[in-house]
Amino acid sequence: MALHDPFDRFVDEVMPPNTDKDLLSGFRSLSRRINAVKGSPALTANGSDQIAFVASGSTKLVAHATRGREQVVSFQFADDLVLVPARTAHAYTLTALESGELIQFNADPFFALAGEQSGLVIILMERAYESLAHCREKSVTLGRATAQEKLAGFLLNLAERIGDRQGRGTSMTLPMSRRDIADALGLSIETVSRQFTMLRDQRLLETIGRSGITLSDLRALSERAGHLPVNA
Amino acid sequence: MALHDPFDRFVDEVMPPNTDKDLLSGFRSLSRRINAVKGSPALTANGSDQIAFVASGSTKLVAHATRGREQVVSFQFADDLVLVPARTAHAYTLTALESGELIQFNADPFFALAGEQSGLVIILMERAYESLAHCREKSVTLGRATAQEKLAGFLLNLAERIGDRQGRGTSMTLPMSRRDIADALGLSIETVSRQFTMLRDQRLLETIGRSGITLSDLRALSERAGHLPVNA
DNA sequence: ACCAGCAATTGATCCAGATCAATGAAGCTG
DNA sequence: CAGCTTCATTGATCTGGATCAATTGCTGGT
Repeated sequence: MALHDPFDRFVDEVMPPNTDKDLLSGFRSLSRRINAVKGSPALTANGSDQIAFVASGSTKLVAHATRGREQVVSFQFADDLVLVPARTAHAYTLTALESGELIQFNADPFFALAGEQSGLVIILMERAYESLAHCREKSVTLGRATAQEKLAGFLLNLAERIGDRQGRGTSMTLPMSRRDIADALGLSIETVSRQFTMLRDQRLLETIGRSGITLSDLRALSERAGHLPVNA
Repeated sequence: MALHDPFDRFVDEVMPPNTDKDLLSGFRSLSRRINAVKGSPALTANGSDQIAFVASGSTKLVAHATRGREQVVSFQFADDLVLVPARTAHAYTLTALESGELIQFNADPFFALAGEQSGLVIILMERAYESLAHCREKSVTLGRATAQEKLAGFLLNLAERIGDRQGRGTSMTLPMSRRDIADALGLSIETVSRQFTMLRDQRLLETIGRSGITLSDLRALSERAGHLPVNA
């Protein structure tokens, strides 16, 4: 069940059940609550890395390089934890796709405090490795794939996170625009749109309005994505 | 200074200085030593995630999808720690670029044991976030850039890790082939080669034989990479 | 020091996806 | 619920990088 207070939700979702009260209040005082408004930047790391917990809504982590085009590095949904890196070769911004509430921490004091409870550090480490695994899969997709493979892979990935399984398909409501998808896959909007059309023509998915989508045959779509068969 | 025994090197490089003797011997008994031979696969995760520490030599983490082409996810050099994920949408293999020695662990018991020392978990978490940061930068490069930007970004990245600074340039010995670079950047060998030639013609780098390279002007190369200027 | 074999470069052609351009739907707003 | 704005789709053309095809040049082995 969803808790109303975003910080409580953070505690419930991230912290191990037996966490010390004092530690919790330490985290509470480190935290800052952010009301993220759809479409506008919610958080940019100036100087030091930031941690954000998505209590509700959804966000995109965007990297800015020179020139206009942006690269969407990853999407986050409710209960996701994301590290917004301070400026390196690129500058990163966290932007809300759907309005919601975030809990923000400065990374350094956050990790310092987390160090006091080994169970918590392990959880954070596991989350980090999960993000790393996601990012690697994304690299593979970006580097190797054709437009169709990219889109198919993207949709499958998304379906795992926010889809409702029904039979051998899945349906979901895309919270991001075609532009966001294009920026995430390193494609143009037009190519994304054309690939949607092609997959629709091949009966692999149906679209309802702009954001409703049903993946009709996950198995077949997985083949399109160039993924290895489930039992190799 | 380099320690001779690879496990000692692992301890020296990864473990916090005050680590308990018993814990160390626990890790020693979990560990397996691998003699990695140049060009051949040193490690594939069958069933469960694996951790590898590169005591000497260098490696590439490769993802295999359907069809011939491979995607190099990341390169590792001495003292790097890498998680080789068990099969997900893609299968991963760790392959030696230069012969050397690795220390391998099963990830689950490794993390379980690491949990006994909070200092160690923090170190592992930091390493994970570092890898994540690397991977994200790579995603940005793969997604957004032209061939020239990709190669320039790749070389700069590599220079930070294995280059010898000299004046405003850096020189290094590339341990990987043009094919490896191509597979890492999602380009063909020919395009990589052409970009080398172009950057050479523009006096941004010099090559010595197949693997020697000097980046003559890091600042200018950084512009080519489409990176944000150092002081924005 | 020479040669065999692979790696890298260079050139010619082709094509997937970008870009440019116009039209058609959704979703808001008053 | 009409009109406006933004987003998505579709079409036409262009181009960067892939692919095909020779050379050329390292480098390791004998």
